[in-house]
Amino acid sequence: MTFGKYIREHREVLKAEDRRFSVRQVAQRIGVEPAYLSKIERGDVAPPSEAKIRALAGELNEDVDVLLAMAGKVSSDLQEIIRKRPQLFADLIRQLKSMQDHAILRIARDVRDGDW
Amino acid sequence: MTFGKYIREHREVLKAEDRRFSVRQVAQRIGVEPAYLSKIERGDVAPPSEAKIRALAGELNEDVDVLLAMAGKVSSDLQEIIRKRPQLFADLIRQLKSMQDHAILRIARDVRDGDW
DNA sequence: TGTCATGTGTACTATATAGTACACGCTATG
DNA sequence: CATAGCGTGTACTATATAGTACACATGACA
Repeated sequence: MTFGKYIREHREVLKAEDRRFSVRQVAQRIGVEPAYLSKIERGDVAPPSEAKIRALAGELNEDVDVLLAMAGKVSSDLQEIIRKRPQLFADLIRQLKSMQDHAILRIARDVRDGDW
Repeated sequence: MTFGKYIREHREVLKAEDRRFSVRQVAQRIGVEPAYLSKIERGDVAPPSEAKIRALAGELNEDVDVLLAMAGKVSSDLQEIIRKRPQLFADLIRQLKSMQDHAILRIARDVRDGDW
């Protein structure tokens, strides 16, 4: 699934219930030209900037990190966290590459619960 | 410490022992114009692309992730790992943001040793 | 003392990124 | 049945990124 198709599908679902989710109105709310959003949804141009993707995620009630990933990007706040301690995070992330989801989830949970 | 100054300092150390570490010769080995490397080291232009930074890291025997971080970048292989499972990694990394180094190191070690 | 390598200033350049502006034809509806 | 809103085609544009090309003055050294 491409970024554009995903956005179009999810916007269309909302539009069926509420006509404020037309290309034109969503475009206006996220601060771009309607023609540009149309082209994005059809894959005619590359996905927009992180800022516009964030606005779109808010508008369509989607997960920002997932949308950014589909756009081939990684959230700038995550990049900043990594850049502050590059060796530590680089090592850990490469270790986790081959781990299954549940193991990663468990680590996140243990960290959150203060089991460290 | 900026990217450029760091490179210059470390290259100068090597140059003191081995004149093959002049701006011109290093530039040639990493595949850029000498004037460009000179400008990079003096901060006259932005740091180079990830590919050139990797070549420079190899040449100067420096950690790629550290150099990329100083250049304001995150290794593309790490970005790809995150993009494949954005929610999982985004959550975990944000959890780890406030953790001390030793805790993150310990997680990496436990994962490596298969304690999961 | 000549020449060779060195570092750097100046001027360009190609490509990618991130959009805008406007006009057009369609269609739904009040 | 007019008109308001809709999606989209075409043509531009500004800024950033990632460098190249060449000339010049300097300093080492054989």
